[in-house]
Amino acid sequence: MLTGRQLLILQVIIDDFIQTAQPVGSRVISKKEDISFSPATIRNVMADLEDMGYLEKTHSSSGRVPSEKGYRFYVDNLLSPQIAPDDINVIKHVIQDGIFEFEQIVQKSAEVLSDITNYTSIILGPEVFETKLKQLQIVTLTPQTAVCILITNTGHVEHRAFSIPTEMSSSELEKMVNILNDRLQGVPILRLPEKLNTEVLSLMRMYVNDFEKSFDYLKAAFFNEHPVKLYFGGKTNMLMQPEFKDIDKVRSFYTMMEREEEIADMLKATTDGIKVTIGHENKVDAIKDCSLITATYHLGEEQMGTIALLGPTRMEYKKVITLLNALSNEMTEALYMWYKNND
Amino acid sequence: MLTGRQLLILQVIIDDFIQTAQPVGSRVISKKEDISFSPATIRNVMADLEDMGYLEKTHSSSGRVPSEKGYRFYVDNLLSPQIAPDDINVIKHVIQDGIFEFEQIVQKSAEVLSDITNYTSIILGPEVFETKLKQLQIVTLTPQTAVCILITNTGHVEHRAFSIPTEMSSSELEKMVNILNDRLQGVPILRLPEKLNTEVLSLMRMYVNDFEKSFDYLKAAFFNEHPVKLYFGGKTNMLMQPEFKDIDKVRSFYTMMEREEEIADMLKATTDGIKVTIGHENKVDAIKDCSLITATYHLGEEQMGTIALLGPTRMEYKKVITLLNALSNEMTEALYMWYKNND
DNA sequence: GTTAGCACTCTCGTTTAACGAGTGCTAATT
DNA sequence: AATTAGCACTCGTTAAACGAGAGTGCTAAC
Repeated sequence: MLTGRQLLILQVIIDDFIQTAQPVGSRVISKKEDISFSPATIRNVMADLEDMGYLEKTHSSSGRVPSEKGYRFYVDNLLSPQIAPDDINVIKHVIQDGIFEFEQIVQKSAEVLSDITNYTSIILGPEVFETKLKQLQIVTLTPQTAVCILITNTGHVEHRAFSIPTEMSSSELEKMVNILNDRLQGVPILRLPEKLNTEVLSLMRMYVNDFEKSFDYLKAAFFNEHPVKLYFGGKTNMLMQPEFKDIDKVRSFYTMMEREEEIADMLKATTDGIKVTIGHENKVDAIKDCSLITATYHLGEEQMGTIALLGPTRMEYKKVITLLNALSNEMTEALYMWYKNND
Repeated sequence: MLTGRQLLILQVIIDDFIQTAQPVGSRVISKKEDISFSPATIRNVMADLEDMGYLEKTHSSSGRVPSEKGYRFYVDNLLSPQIAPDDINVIKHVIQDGIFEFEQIVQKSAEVLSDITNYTSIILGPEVFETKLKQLQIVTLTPQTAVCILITNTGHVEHRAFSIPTEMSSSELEKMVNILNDRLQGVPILRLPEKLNTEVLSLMRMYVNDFEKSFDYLKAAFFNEHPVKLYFGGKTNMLMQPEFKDIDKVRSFYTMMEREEEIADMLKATTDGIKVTIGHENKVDAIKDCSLITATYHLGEEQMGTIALLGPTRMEYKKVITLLNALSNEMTEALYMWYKNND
């Protein structure tokens, strides 16, 4: 257990380091407003904190730097949740300002988030799977090719072109679309393949001649790959951080940022609420000296997606957590508004 | 005018430097297979080439490095166009391998191009304006909101959600869509706004009650912003180039890469055929030590888009030019196939 | 318990020296 | 007359040496 003085000094050190990125020495601390001890006293305290593992030295006679354990303690115990500042109004404004598509909201949110914080933001888009099919349309481009369009109740549109088997007439095609719409409207996207195989398959076999080949095309076109959508903001912000001054780190960081599946998996694994993952707590090597802060957004009880901020371990945790909290709420609300309208 | 020997040595120097990224000295050259002069002779020639501005020294007693003028001469006169290697088969394969959407072809091309070359590729998507409207659909999500979907003859799909004026009934909406489709099918996207204002406006006023407000919505939804699409490949490849070892260059480079309009303008300005822009020939500051190689792809006589490769001035011009040539042809052909089918 | 004082440690920037790669010039060679 | 060998010279790179500065840990005094 830490004494009050230890807590105070730990907090001051971390706050200072977060701002300056420089090891902080006893002299600097003694000059702070709310500190009334001499440098020597502070040195003693710092030595204790180091023994306990909350602080580190970069070399034997340098100032102290927070260890990961220190950061962990800091976010767990030393963060007085503060009422968020103007930034939250900015967020509100962006989210509600005459945007009609959820995708746009998400993209804008990612941008705003990175602009405000100067870190890199990643948002895991709302799971398409959870949304329901509103309508399915096939538009023929030529006798051989057509584009299939799938509209969800959220206003999301997916499309894929495919080629029509030569044996199939256009009336046949139309019949097929009708059956599909009749049977599949309102079905969650996630269930589509299953539903397609059970109910619809037999029906089609009955009414549509030679449907099988085009059916395959359709299935291949839509259900093979359903990549989760990631929205990024401020990808270059990391370059501005002093901890990324050497090129090798930059390389490995950006190489990682291109492995979207990996990132998506990481974000999917997040549980409810705000979660802070510091340094080596991260499983991914390339961000072992970064912190990842995630929050989720919801529809009702159900978790729909994840918002994340990625920065150096020396992050402005207080600001960022408040902000993420706010954004999470705003997005949840925006999502709710959507679904209220679009059942 | 350069003598044969000067030509030979200039070529060898540039070739070597392109490979090693190190200033090349007289000794190294004398060791090359097709060189039969002593280092001293070569030094004399190099001094001449330097006087003429084709070579530079990084400092007074270093080996020589090609100047921009040197590179310019190299690409203009020293590049024996060579038959392309296996890479071209890779390209062919990627482009023709069961892809049905032109966008996909473009995206894949960008990726392949950067993978093969280890540079950054940028492709300016086919101008949406040139394509024609195939069909227009409006799907209502709720009584208040709908999503408008626009399908072009190329299989390209655009969509935008908008809100329905409360006064408008669904039958009214349907009537509107019918009129729009009736009048606008086959019209080039570029002409839509104009056509909308002339022919369709009066017609709508006649048949649809209270159409004006939703008309505004529609127009706003579709025709405000029509950003040109850029496709990137290998954005991180630049980090691997030794000339990008200092972080400031990296910063300014990636900051530039985010200004998509600027890049688009740059690529739009390209004329027909392959064009090489070396170093300071580039207007954009952040790539004053890069070379940009562009090629165009076509539909019939008409230029549709631009393929570009961005790398350090020390680029493998020969390989890259051959490759870009091939890709340009492949894309033109693919585009032609598209349009042949999708008039 | 706190603090002043001091010796000690380590980094950082500067200086110095040695080394090596490469040049330019001159004189000898072909 | 062209080519080349030889040599002095230049400059970047690396390593070692050094002083200054920041900060610590410890001891002794308050």
